[in-house]
Amino acid sequence: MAADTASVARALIGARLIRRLPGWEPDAGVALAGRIVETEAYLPLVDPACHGYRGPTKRNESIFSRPGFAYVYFIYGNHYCLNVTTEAPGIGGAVLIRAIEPSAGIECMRRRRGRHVPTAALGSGPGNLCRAMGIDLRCNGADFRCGDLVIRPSSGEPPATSMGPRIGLKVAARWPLRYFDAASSSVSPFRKSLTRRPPNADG
DNA sequence: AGCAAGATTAGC
DNA sequence: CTAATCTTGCTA
Repeated sequence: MAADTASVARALIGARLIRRLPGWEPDAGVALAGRIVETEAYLPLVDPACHGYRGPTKRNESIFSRPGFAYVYFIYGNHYCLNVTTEAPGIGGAVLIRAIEPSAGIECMRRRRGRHVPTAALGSGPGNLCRAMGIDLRCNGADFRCGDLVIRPSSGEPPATSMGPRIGLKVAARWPLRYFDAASSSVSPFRKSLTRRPPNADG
């Protein structure tokens, strides 16, 4: 997981995100999982859209920790967003997980998100996937290699990955640092437009 | 102490 | 396209 941030964002497509619901949650102990199908890179030092760009604060502290840990923040009064840290201690950089395709614990996710939400939509969007998996500030700083929030690198063939501009930013939005699996129905159609292949992508 | 902005989402 | 919703961080 220690590699440059854009590479990590790309490599995370197809990886498995596994969440073991902790004791205080409904359905405690149940394992939820999904395949990561959309990510965004937030680069160290040079990226004005990265939360680390203006230096450490109480809120963004964990983005400066070290590679492979969770940086979770609360936004717009309603939503949590989950990031994977990517850079050496003291350097702020991370990958935002924007969408997963649910693969286990689907009924638990539906209970959290809403009775009539289609499976493909359960983990579509950074706030939605956190809601579906019970991820909040208590996950901030968690180690992705062990514990209740784990990422398992994809085994087997890497999926076809596309790239495009980032979403929802006022600065540096056009940097092509969003990666996604265009074949996944958990990535909404408008996010699939304006895409190119990543420089080293195969089919 | 006040204020503006924000890596979003659901609903018209 | 717009409102909702509230925490954080900056400015005075």
